[in-house]
Amino acid sequence: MDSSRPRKARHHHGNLRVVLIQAAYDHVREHGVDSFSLRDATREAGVTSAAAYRHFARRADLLTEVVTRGFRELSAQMRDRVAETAAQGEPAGRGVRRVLAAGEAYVEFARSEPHLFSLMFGPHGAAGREAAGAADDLPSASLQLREALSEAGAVGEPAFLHAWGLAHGLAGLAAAGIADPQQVQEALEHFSAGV
Amino acid sequence: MDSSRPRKARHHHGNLRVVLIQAAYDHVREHGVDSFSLRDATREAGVTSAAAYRHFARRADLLTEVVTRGFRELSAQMRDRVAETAAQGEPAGRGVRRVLAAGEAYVEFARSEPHLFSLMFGPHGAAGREAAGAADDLPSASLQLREALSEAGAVGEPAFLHAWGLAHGLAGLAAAGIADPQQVQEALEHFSAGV
DNA sequence: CTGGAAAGTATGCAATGCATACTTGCAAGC
DNA sequence: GCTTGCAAGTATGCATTGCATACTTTCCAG
Repeated sequence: MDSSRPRKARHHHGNLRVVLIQAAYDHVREHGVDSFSLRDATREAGVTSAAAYRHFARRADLLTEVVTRGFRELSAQMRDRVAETAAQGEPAGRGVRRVLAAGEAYVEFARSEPHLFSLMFGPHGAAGREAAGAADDLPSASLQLREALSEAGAVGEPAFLHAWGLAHGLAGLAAAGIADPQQVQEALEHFSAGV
Repeated sequence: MDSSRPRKARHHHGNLRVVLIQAAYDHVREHGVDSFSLRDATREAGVTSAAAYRHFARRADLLTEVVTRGFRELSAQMRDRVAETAAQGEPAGRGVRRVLAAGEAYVEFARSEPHLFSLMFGPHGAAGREAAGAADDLPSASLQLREALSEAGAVGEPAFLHAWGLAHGLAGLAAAGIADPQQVQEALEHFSAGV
């Protein structure tokens, strides 16, 4: 009887690495980095805290993975949002609308995931950004903006950084609760009117 | 002899509150918040760790004070920088130059104090921003921008938030090491050319 | 079948934030 | 000039955390 032993705690979890990343990602999204603890995460996964160190040398390395995932998510959301508006509208203003769409997606990501956003661009995020850069996730995010801008006819680094800086800044102010969505939207439109 | 007893550890420090704030401020500037510990700070001040709790209910409350100080410093630097360029140049472009000056000061602050900057606008900083707002420090910082903009002829919330968002975003990108000073400067000029 | 590496466990250490109970000394009132 | 009350310290302890080291179990390759 009981040929399969589902209740018997297996010594080999077999999936711990991805489970821990998922747990960290979820916790950061909901409560921020600071309160995330390896011990809690491993406890919830049903293993000892030391088991985590078979997969990550330090706590920070696990968080690096979270940051990378965050960038993947951000670029995906920008891509989707830009794609939505790519086919709409008259050809004339199409580029501007794409710029606006990319900026809106960027800001909206920051507002809906303030903890994740501040981890991604905070001091902790440095290693994660490098990893995301190597994996084409961060470039992919900024590429959405760059392509939209060039379609709108605005080319060159200054114009690009102007747009990125604005999106990033409004995102930060929105995530911090300093600016409200309405104001941010108006500021974005004020910008894209000049593109 | 030895009527004054400078070597005898006085039970009443008498100055602990400001000493702790200073220590926290310095540590954050140099090494960031995460590695700041109350125990270290009190040890360095020559008192027991529990003594800190006579002045701050929680560690976070001490950090709130640091954030407030940060905003005071930021607004002072912006004010100075704007004042420098206020009298120069021809009347025609004076307003634009002030906008540029305010933006530059903002970005430069973030670059020279990345840890402090990210504390000020990070999740930790929320309480500190409220305190700074109540003490007129945060409003004073944003006021520099607002006045410069109105002198340049750009009025209205969208224009203001456009400028603030851009300054804030470039500051964040610069502090994170994503954009370099040269690029940031060009982006700022690209913006002020359109004001 | 078997041996060795991969993935876990057990245990311990130093540091931290914070709580509680006791002590010291400055300053205000008589 | 006492004394006495209260603010500002001390002493001590607890739970939690990240991380280290040494041992054990399971899987899988030969």
